[in-house]
Amino acid sequence: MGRTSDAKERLIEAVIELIWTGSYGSTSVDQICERAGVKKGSFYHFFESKTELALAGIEHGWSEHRKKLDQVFSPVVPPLERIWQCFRDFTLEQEELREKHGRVLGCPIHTLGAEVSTVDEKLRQKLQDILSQFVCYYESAIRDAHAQGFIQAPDAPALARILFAYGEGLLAQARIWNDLSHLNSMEIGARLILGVKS
Amino acid sequence: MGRTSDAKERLIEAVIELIWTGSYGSTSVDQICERAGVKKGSFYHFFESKTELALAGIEHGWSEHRKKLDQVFSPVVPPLERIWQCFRDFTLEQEELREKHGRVLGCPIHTLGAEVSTVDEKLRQKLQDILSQFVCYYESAIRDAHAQGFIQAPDAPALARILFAYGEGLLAQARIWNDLSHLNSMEIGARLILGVKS
DNA sequence: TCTTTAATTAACCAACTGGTCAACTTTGAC
DNA sequence: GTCAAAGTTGACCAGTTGGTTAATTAAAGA
Repeated sequence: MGRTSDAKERLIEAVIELIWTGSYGSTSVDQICERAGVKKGSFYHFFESKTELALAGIEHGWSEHRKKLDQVFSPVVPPLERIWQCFRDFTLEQEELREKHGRVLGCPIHTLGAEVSTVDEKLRQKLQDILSQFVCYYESAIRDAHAQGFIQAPDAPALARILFAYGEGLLAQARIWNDLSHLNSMEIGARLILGVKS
Repeated sequence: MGRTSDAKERLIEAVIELIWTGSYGSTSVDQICERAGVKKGSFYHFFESKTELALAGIEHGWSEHRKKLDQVFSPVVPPLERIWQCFRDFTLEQEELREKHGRVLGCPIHTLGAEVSTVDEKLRQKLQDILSQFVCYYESAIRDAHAQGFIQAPDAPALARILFAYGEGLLAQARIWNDLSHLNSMEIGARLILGVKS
């Protein structure tokens, strides 16, 4: 009952894009509204604050991305293959984004996390939570690879964090250098970390 | 000739601290001035803009840090030992910062780079330049370690970038989680990347 | 001592910040 | 057709943003 609208969805899409292509601090409510084609009054009809919209945007983006990850990290796929495919997908996505925005953007969660973690505790908490979930994918793949004798990794959680740090580090490098070629060594480095022969 | 002052230095110190403990976007000129005990008019007497002050602050911080790095990466020191010592110093510095500010802060250059590289090209360029210089330290240590038979690393620049991505990734992780224990695996991961037995 | 040069200051600016509000319009359900 | 719930709108707010200016003050060098 009552009027319907997709303004909420438009705001969520707009905030993700603006933060990703810029930063949290450089993204204003007015900008978000303009991009979404929504008046500010409507913004505050749907969201309590800028932080709250960012939270919703992050959550939405992650729940979309999880679908892909669940496929890539399907237990049916050989464990190391899951990781290589994940990296290929990262690279592919970054190429598409670069095509679209004329710039290398990197990982939105990690970039945003580094920016706001000292500034907005609520956002920090959410981003840490999502990144922790992401590490789980690595972790189970590593555990499976160990169990199936592909690698020697008795401490899967620790190795997963190392792999995660490396991957996010490379994505940040690509963003800062604005150069996709930095992602070429993704698998090479991961093989070193996991102790797999190239 | 003319009046003298250390206001410029105070501004430079203030901007580094504020960006490090917060972010570029969350740091205002008024805030910087207050912290430095300098009126805004004086700010713009010494610096053309907020960007220009940030540039000066970054440059100053880096030239200070380089002194330590030059000692740690002295060719006299065994090559792998340079890297382990560098990591120990990172951890030590982060512990001190945490003591002082009640929070894990991570690497200011990398954090700032991720934030502003899509927003301020001049800053991005500078940060990329500094980070490139930093990679040189890893690179020469790796080259030496290879030459002296400690590791097998025919492509030193590539391996240096991988090691760098990992290190910065871990520091970012520590900042986002606000947890220094993430740095414990620094050397472990680096040994895997470099192919050195633990 | 006097001049030149550099630093300080407070008042000021327009644009923008995140956020509010009351009046108004549209809609689905009965 | 009515009516209440939900969405829209534009005007409005106080505070802050990065930045400017002209007058003032201090000091180093001659």
